Amino acid sequence: MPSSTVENYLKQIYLEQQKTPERLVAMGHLADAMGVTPGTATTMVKTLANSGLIEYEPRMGARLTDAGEQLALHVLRRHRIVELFLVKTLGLDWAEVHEEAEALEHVISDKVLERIDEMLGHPRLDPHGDPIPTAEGTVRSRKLAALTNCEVGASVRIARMIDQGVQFLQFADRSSLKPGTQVTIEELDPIADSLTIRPEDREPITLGTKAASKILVEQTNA
Amino acid sequence: MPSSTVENYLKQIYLEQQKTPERLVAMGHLADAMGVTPGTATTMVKTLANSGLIEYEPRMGARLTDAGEQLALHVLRRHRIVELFLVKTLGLDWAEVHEEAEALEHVISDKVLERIDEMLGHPRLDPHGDPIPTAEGTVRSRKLAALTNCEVGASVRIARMIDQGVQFLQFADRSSLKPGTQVTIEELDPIADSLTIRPEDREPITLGTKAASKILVEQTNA
DNA sequence: GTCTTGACTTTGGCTAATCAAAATGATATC
DNA sequence: GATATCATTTTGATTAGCCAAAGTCAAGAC
Repeated sequence: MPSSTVENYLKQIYLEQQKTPERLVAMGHLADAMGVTPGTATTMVKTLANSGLIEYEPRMGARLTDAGEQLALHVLRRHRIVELFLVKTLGLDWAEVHEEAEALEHVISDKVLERIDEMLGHPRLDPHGDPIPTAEGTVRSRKLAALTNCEVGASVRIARMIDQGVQFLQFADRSSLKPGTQVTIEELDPIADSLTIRPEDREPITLGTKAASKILVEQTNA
Repeated sequence: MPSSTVENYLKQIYLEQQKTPERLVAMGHLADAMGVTPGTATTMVKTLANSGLIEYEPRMGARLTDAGEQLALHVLRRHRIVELFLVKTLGLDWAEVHEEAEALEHVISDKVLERIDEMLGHPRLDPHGDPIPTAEGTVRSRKLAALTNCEVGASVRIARMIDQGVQFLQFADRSSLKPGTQVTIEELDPIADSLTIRPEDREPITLGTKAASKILVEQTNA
């Protein structure tokens, strides 16, 4: 049974890898993400490599092996199901569930997890629109566009929040920008570095492109 | 924030203390209960004493301070609410929830706990009939009799299971001996060291006194 | 009163995870 | 090609918890 620490490293390597699949995960990034010093990350990564969970090329970076990816996906599955449970069943705010799930993901047994999964109706997405890996360790990924890549006049549906910080999510919530919400791209102003969108039946909202790039959407036929 | 280990030691000292309130908790018992060697228990107990959570008299034993008891009660509250949640909301078997709760009790946040508590309607008892301490750290204890102390012919209600081992609970479940069940004491045979009871509307069951002493009941006016 | 016994405590050592700071290596600069 | 820079790795220490085994003590047996 891997320790919580090992699970967290694997999860983090997986997430970094998703961001830049072409590159190995750098020790610096990993150390930052884990909130430890670079030396600590190097040491841990060597241990994980010895366990066959990652491949490590000194001074280059690390990459998950299949075994490591399976473990990472199981952690992620627990994390995301727990998040959804906290929002749907217990009614917590979507901005605060990440922290909670961070702790619970390491202690929830398979049995409890599958009960919750069942109770929630085998969901495919967590509250932020992130895909929930299956118990068998596969992810059904969708091809989504960033809000910044949409054309003016397009009607799209919010699908996934990349920035899951408390601040950002609270802002998004106040602006009704949740996965599922239908929005129209009203205006794109390259000079002002901003983008104006209008959620269904509500006032338009203007965002900087930095924030807008953190919101993924899917094309709709509406 | 106390570690899981510290929480477990405090909880265990509390439980030992409940069994024999007149005596200090012996290191041997504590070590057994915690599944560690005696030397480990001694060392840990000295640490806890330095933190002001217990009083420790070398070669005599240990006792919780008020601060330690508060902590122990909070752990116990989490444990028992989680157990009830697992049974009532997720439908797990009452024989298996102890293990699960053992892990969850250390990572459930106050916020999540209070949501669950609310969802369950602020219960006072867990599935085994153990009292759930309040958030303020008080326990409402009941005066209960062991099944072995009842008179023949008496009608009583099962109130609490002292033995919470998987085997015992599964047996009790098969025999419909759960808290709330009304039973009549049919026969008490000191020679055979046994006791026969009849749950409402069911066949009589004969138990050894050892097992019967692990079941607490309350007098009813029925 | 000495001795044995059994519980308890102490000692020395281990592992996982961490940090600080020194050493190393690759890259970009001139 | 020599050098400055910055990420990375190494080294030496620390902390929490644990074990094994040696040492200590109190109590009852003789």
